[in-house]
Amino acid sequence: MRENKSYYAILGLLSIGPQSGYDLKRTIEQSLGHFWTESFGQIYPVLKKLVDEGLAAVSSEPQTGKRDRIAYSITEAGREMLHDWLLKPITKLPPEKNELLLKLYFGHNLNVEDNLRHVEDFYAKLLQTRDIYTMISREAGPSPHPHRPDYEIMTLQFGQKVVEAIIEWCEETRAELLTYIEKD
Amino acid sequence: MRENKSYYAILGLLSIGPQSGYDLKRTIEQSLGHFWTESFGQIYPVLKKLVDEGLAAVSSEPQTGKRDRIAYSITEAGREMLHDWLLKPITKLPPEKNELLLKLYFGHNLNVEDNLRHVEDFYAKLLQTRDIYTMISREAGPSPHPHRPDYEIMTLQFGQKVVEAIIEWCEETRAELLTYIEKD
DNA sequence: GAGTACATGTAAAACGTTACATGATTGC
DNA sequence: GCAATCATGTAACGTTTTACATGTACTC
Repeated sequence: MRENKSYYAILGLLSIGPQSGYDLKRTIEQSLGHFWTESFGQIYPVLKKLVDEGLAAVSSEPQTGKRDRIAYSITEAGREMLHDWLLKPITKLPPEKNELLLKLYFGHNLNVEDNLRHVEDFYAKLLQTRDIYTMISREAGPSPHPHRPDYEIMTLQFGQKVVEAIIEWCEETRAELLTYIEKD
Repeated sequence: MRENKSYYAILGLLSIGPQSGYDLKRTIEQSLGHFWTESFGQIYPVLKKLVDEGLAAVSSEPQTGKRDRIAYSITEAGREMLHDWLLKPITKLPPEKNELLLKLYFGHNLNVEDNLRHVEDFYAKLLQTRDIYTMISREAGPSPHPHRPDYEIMTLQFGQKVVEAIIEWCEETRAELLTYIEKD
């Protein structure tokens, strides 16, 4: 069983429907974006290997007047490998490298105002992220399969929960830092 | 200005006090652990380069009967570089690759029970993490500098907020998945 | 016709983990 | 004496990003 999870991310998307490499990049940004990324430098080599190993198949539909539309689709063997991986327990918690916390931890090297600025910048980005989540959840209509769990919404709710928590942390930390800033 | 943040993580720790490479590894695990990691394969080469560039200095204090104690300490040039980086705005939000969400997103390929199991496994790990945080925050005495912000506590609180949020998400997601499991 | 977005791909560099090698010291 | 831990370091491997190269199609 392959270790590199890029294979499963791509197989998983192909399990929903055929796509080109270019499509995959955008799909990943739009639907897995808040918990996964892949670059072209990964996508294309992975697609090639998937085809070599019979886990995906490539088909080019002729278009009228346009360049052929290339689409990769998952094979039965691909579905099987995806299924096996999905069943396997999760190996490790995410590495969680957080640049803000790294800077803040060493905050004693700066004055309070500069640390506060970092927190506020971060806060502003989080508010944007929250808005994006809100828009996505509004756009998402009712579940296409009402009798099945809506897994996509669940991953979105994860992002929303975490963002709300960090927003709260920013607000509390900001208030705490403000008490250390000299009033004139 | 160097891009690789390992340099700043190590410089930052050296700004608190001199340490050996081995010490650094443990310090990182213990104090930056919930938002940062470094392996020996990074620490030792970075230390070497820091010394080459005059950003850190190495000193070996002779020990009675023991092997010399090697300690790296930050230089003035090192402090300056650390300071410059600390002032710089944070470039990007963490990449956040989350294996659980990746699996869950493709949950339609599994039955509900198997997805539930993943959530429950994750939940169990989170409860452990929460306990660890609780212990750390109990062990941490009052701030050594009551007139300065306690940045260490702030990073810990970040971790606690996030863990609480994800615990809640697990509980809600679990409940939701249970409604889709056939009762016999 | 010029510029932008579409589309595919490769190469190099950077980043990061793991495994290994080596040897000293401590505790049983 | 043996095992565990301390301590340092390197090499190999795998992952990931970035930059580049190439060409097509659409839109102003």
